[in-house]
Amino acid sequence: MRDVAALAKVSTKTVSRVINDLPGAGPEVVERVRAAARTLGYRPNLTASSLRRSDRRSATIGVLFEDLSNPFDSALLRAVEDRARQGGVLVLAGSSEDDHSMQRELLLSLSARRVDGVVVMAVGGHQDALQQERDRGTPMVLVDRPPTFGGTDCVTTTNRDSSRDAVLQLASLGHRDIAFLGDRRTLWTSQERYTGYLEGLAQAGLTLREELVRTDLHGADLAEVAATELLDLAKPPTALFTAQNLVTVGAMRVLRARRLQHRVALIGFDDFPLADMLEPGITVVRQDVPGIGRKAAELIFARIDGDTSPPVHAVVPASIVRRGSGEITPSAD
Amino acid sequence: MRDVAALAKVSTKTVSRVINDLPGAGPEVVERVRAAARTLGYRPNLTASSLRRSDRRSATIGVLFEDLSNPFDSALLRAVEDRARQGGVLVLAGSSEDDHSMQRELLLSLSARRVDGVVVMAVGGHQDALQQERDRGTPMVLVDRPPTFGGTDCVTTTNRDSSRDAVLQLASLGHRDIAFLGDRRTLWTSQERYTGYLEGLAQAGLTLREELVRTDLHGADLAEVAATELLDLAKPPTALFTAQNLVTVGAMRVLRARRLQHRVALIGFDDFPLADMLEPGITVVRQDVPGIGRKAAELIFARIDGDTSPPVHAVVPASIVRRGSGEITPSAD
DNA sequence: TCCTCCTACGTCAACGTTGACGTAACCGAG
DNA sequence: CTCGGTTACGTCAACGTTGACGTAGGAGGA
Repeated sequence: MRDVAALAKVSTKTVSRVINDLPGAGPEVVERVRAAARTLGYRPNLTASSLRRSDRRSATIGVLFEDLSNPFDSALLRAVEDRARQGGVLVLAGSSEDDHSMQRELLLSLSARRVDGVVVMAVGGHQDALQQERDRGTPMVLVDRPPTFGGTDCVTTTNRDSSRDAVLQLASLGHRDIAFLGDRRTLWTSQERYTGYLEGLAQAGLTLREELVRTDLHGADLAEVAATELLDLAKPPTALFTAQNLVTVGAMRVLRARRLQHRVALIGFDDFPLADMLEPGITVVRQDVPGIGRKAAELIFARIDGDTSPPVHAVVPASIVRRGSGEITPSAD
Repeated sequence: MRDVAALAKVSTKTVSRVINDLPGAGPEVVERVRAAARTLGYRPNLTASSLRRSDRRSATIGVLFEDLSNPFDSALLRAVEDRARQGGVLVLAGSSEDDHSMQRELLLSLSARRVDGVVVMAVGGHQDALQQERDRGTPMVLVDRPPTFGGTDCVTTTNRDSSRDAVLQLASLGHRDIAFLGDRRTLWTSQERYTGYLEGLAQAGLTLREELVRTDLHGADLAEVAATELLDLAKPPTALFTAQNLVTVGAMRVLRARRLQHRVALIGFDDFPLADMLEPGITVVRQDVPGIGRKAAELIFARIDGDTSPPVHAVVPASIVRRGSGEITPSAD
């Protein structure tokens, strides 16, 4: 900047004025400064600028999800990024791997870089680190899972209601033995979906068979094992409700291996690519991922812009997409 | 920091020493400062620090891909992020949408934040903005597509050779009418894969039927149209080589709609989730995405650490994954 | 003519941090 | 007891930028 000022024969302050399109610079001077900046390849230093400016904005937000390579997470990231770009804001992204210390470290890293706000998919269990950061005044929005502390916005989907609807659909087809396969019980979404499952059973007048409930299935491999065990029961389930992405995939593999994919009904929570191309197509509860991302972005930017209205818990509705696997009736045998 | 110093009754310099674990602070003072920092909720300001420090590092790199919600891009991002985290480096991520002005703007944004380096999936066509940034001294690694200018590292896969091998495999099964369906011709990868297709035909002694070559299919919808037209030809192809992810999906849809999925052979470039669960399983050329990401990260961090050896073009081998659709022999009729 | 107001600049200090350097106290060796 | 060296601090300025304020010159009105 000093070099630009010297070359244009003005003060650095005037260069600043030109770069930021502030008034108080004559047209001739503006041109001289612009030319000098071009020839020197000058790039303003936003970090120095935000250090000095009164608003202290870094024009950067943090996004802290579980696994950026997961389709759900990356779709969410993309939605947030699109909204951010409209305001000239960039996104610092990190994967917490559902690990508390990782989440904590990443949060500190973001804090050290003075991000204007963070969008977090909270790790299950306690949220001490999140609350601490929130209490320091960092605008924060939780996605997918609500905060266990107050004063923070959050965006989730209709986990419980949609799970209940899925179970009710299966029950209405005549299924009486509906299994539940869920992810880690520490995750709020898992709990909600399980509660929805229970509500569905109750509303349909079905009794819970505890041996048909399998939880803590983190990843497709564990889900495969659980599905195998369920189908090996003396009285196996005639329908499966799989409460997460990868769990659905694991269950599908087992059904296909046993050629049961047309005999055992399956509804999964979370859509995934190509679910419609399988034989049969997989019926799923589809979350409105871009909708969730947009809402989260909208909330975080409102808070950054000083919105002090009471915290919001936005719920973005999910819907059942019928593709075949969830419309299978119980086998005669 | 001043507040911490005041509370601990030391100078800010001593606080700095304690925070950075530098020698020159007595154990008692260290404890006082740590306690003061804790009670005040002090967080170091990395931007101010990097402004003043001699090395000028922001401990942040930029990642500029085409679409972060694309599985290929997000897997790559994840691999880079994992490597970055090991060095305490965070990732600023952006989607260029294959648009020159977007890429340019994001690049300027990254530059303004003084990232230590950038990993870029270059937009097709000219690379003026990239070269300009590179010439300013920003360490840069291109992934998936090589630079059109010199002096820059890059990581790609065996686009040409693997495409040739795919075509040779189809030819060896007796296919003589093998169609090519490709993405935008401005993309280097498309060109390479097309060249591999031509090499494969030539090596197998097959003549090129130009009406079987369809390019500029950006997205599954365009691919569907093209596949439909190909199958409507008087002498339709008995095998398809689809040179990109979404193109493969589009072609698959058409084959299934016409119940030809067991009669027309299909090999796709790029793997995708659940390709093994379809009927038949889809034979693909699988890139080693984590390998590419790791290599790109390794290169960028080496450059950031001052490696001045000649630029490298790393080629990470892809391999054919046989799942059924690429092993179909030509129909009798 | 003189005073006021506005425009187009410049000067200075400060944002939070650290490199360079200074200094006082203490330690061990000769 | 002195002297060189080490340890444990402190002081000062600077990184690149901008808010606050100062000033010179010209335009315009009484």
